[in-house]
Amino acid sequence: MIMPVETDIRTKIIDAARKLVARYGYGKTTMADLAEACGMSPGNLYRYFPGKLDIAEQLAQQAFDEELTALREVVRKQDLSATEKLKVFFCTQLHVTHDKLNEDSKIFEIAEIIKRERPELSNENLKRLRALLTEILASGNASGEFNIPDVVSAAEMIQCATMKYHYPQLFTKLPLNELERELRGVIGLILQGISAGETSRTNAKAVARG
Amino acid sequence: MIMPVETDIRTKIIDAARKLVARYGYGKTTMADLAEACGMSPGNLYRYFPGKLDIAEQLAQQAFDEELTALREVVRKQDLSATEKLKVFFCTQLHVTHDKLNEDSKIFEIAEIIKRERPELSNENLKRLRALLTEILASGNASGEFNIPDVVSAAEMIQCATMKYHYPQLFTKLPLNELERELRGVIGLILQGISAGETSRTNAKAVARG
DNA sequence: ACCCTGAACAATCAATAAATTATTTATTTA
DNA sequence: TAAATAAATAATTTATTGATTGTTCAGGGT
Repeated sequence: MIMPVETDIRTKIIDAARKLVARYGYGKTTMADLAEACGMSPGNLYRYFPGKLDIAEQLAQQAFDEELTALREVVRKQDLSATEKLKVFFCTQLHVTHDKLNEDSKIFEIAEIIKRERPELSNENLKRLRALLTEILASGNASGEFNIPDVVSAAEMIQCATMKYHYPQLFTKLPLNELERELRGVIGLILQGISAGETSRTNAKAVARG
Repeated sequence: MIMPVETDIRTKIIDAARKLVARYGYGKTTMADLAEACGMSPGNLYRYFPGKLDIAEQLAQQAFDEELTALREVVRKQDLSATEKLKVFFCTQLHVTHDKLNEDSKIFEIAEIIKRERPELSNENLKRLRALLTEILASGNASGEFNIPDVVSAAEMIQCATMKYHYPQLFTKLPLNELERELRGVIGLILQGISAGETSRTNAKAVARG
C-alpha cells in the first residue's frame, strides 16, 4: 500500500475533517461525509490514512501543538522571572484548555478517544510539556531564584500536583475563576514550600495576600 | 410516613446490603434480593429507607468513616513530627483507598454513584479530610516546623495538589508503588518549596536523596 | 393503630433486530 | 501503472422491544 508521508491531499483531508468534526462531532462525521467533502470516494481515504482513528490523531496532535506553541512562547519570554513564568505557564495552559472546551468542545471528544485508544501519544505530549517545565526550573536555578537539585524530577512532581487542572473531565463542574484561584494557590504553595525559614516566610506572606 | 432515625432493623438492612453488594455489586443487588435477605417484602424496605440510593449512601458513608478513623489516628499520633504526619497521612490515605479497591472493588461502584448523585456528601467528606489536614499544619506551626500564615487555605491547596491520589479512577492504570513514588515526591515538593533559601535548600537535598 | 404484604405502576435495563458505518477488494479509468 | 471508484463485507451503532426493577399504595393481619 502506498502511503505518502506528507501531501496536499492529506492536508486537504485533515482540513475537511476539522471542519466536519467541529460541526458534527467525531462520532457523527462518517468517512462517507468526509470523502464527499473532499470530492472523493470513501475507499480512497484509505490511500491516505490507515483508518479513521489516524485522522482523529492528526487533529488531536494539531490542537496539542497549538497549546505547546503558546506555552513555548511563555517559556521563551525574556522579561519574565522564572517565578512569573511558572505562574503564567500554568494559567495559560488552563485558559487555553478552557477556551478550547467552550469554542469547540468537539475536540475534546477526540482528546478522550485518543487518550483511550492511543495512550502513548498522550504520554508523549505530557513529556513534551514537562520538558518546557524543566526549562523554566533550570532557568530559575540559573538566575538564583530557585535552588532545585534535580529539575527533571521536580518538573515531574509539579506536573503531578497540577494534573487536576490539565484534565477537563476533572474540572467541568467548577467555574474558570474558581479553578484559577485553586491553581494559583497550588503554584504558590509549590513556590513557597511550607517549611519554616527566611525565604519561605516571605513567600508565604505574599501568597496569603492573594 | 414513619422513618426511625436509628433502629436495629435499619442496621440489619445495611448489614445485609453490605454483604450482597460485596458479592454481586450494587447494580446487581435488587431491592427484592435485599428484602429476601432481611426476611421481609420489598415494599417494607421503604419504611426504613426512602430509596435504594439512601442505602448506598449509608454504605459509602461507613466506608468513608473507616478511612477517616484511620487518618485521625495518624493525626493524633504523639511520636510523629508534623512533617512525618503529613507524609504518613497521605500515604495512609493512598493505601487505604488502594486496599479497598482490591479487597472489595464493589464499594467503588457505590462511591462513583454517590459522587454523581449526591455530590454534597462527597464534598462534605472532603471537608472533613481537610479539617484533619489543617490540624497537622497547625501543629507544625506550633512546633516551629512550619510557618504557615493561613493553614486553612494551605490545607485546601495541598488537597488540590494531591487530588490525583484520591480518586481511584485517575490512577487505576499506575501500580501502587509508582503512585506512592509520585505522591511522596509531591509531598516532598510541598514540604520544601522550590524557592532559594537556607531552609528550602536543606529540604531539597533531603528530597533529592529519596 | 401499627406493621407488613403483595399486587400494580412507571422507570430503567438488557437483548435483539435493523440500520449504519468503517474497511476491504475487485474493477474501472486516465 | 497509478489513482480512484463502487460494490461487498464486517464491525459498530442505533432503535425497538420485552423483561426487570425501583417505588407506591390499597388493603390485611396482629
